[in-house]
Amino acid sequence: MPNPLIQKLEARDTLLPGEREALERIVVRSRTCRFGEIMVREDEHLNESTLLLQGFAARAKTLRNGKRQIVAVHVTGDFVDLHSFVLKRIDHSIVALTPCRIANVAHRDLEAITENFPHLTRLLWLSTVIDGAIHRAWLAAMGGRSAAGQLAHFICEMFLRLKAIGHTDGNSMVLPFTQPELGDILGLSSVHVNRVLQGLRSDNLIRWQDQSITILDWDGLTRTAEFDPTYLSLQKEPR
Amino acid sequence: MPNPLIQKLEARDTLLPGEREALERIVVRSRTCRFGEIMVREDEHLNESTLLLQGFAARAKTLRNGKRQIVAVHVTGDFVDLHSFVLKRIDHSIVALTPCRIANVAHRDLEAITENFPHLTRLLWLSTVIDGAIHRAWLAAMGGRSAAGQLAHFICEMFLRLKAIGHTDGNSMVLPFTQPELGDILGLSSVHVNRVLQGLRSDNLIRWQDQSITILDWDGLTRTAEFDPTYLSLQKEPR
DNA sequence: CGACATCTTGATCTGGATCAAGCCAGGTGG
DNA sequence: CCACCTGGCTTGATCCAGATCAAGATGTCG
Repeated sequence: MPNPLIQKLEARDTLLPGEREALERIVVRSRTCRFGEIMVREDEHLNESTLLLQGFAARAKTLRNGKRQIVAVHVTGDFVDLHSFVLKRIDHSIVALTPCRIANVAHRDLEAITENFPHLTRLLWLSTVIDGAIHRAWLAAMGGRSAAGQLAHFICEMFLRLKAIGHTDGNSMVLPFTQPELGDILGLSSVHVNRVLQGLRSDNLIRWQDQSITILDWDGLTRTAEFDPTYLSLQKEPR
Repeated sequence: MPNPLIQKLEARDTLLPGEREALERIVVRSRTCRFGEIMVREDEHLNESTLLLQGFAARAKTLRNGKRQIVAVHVTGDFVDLHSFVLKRIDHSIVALTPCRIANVAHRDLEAITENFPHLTRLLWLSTVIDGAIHRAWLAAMGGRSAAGQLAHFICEMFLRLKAIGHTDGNSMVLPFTQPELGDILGLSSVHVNRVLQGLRSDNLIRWQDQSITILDWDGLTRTAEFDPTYLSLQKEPR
């Protein structure tokens, strides 16, 4: 089966000879995990990183009052905790939002890449930096936008990210999130998520039934979201 | 004068022979910029990164309604837009919150570091990843905490970051931010920042006069902030 | 079949926004 | 030197987006 990470990096720059093989070499053991399973626990000292081969996962922080804040959502091909390679200790846990297939990559092997493949190193670095850009987009959404704008922004983002890995079907995509989960992502209550969602539906911007979302009016949606896709770096550049 | 970046990296891992010199070699031209000056403009295509030698700077996004959201605050020694090295195009502008002294580092020179100094490359990578950890802490603060908790969290963070570079004096630090600026950082109105600040003062957690903040009760402050400093990675580790 | 979780709707409450005004300090120009 | 202006700080009054509480409807699974 193709390595979705390669596809993701190739979308940002062309891989040099040997880099593809180097990536394939380090992805060895893979395993599945169940919905809700915590793949990586907060504050653990890590010596491997997790590559998401299939499914949806989230990085979550839990507050003392029991509230859970999801700080990142990951899709097929994402290196969920590549940052732990240099961080060693992670500031959040990683939880499966659907059943997932994952591979563990030893930090020792990543270190070898930094020793031997500088260009590939820059591309891996890039993917952690894109995660940062997404964090910033969420910060701007939470700090400055209405709940509707925030939700619309999240939908736009997920659509482009899923499209980039070929997981969209025309204007539709599968987003397997419950409304309470959306609340944890957006920092809203599930009740309010429900009402805001109904607003987007009655404005004929989206259809959302079961877990299938259809975007009926991309322009309208991006307008209410104030969405500018530049931060996702979906362009090839020499890096 | 000492290079504050070296001090910052040394706090996270020990530099190998030659790395310090390599860093000093790439920091050549430096210049000052005025308060409010925009050092780097959003969406520009960049071929150099900005090292903050002195002063405070912010990364800011502006929304259509004119609201400004500050998504990161930087202090002396921070590589304000190191991420532009792999990103090439930046999703926010960078503005001086005080008069600053900055140095521009050519991406060509950074590329040379990734070719010749893998360990140093990992440390530079690390600093962009720590920026990401700070973004996540802010996300959790905005999504899950009250305004008072959020402000307390920001104060705790700034105190430790300034302490790490020797810019604190006992329990005091200079934070040259106006209340409207704090509003832009926290996603609150300046009026509300004022009231929340008064709350922290009347709880005897901090004193804040002019731009000098004294922390009167660190335990109490971290408790209202739910502050856990792990995310700042202020520990030496082999990376 | 019961148990459980999600979605939905309504009623009420509240944290923080907005609007408005007064106060003070520093900076400018006459 | 004063008159003025500007921007930040502070306080009060009002408003509203979103939280919370509560309950019913629907659906799924063992």
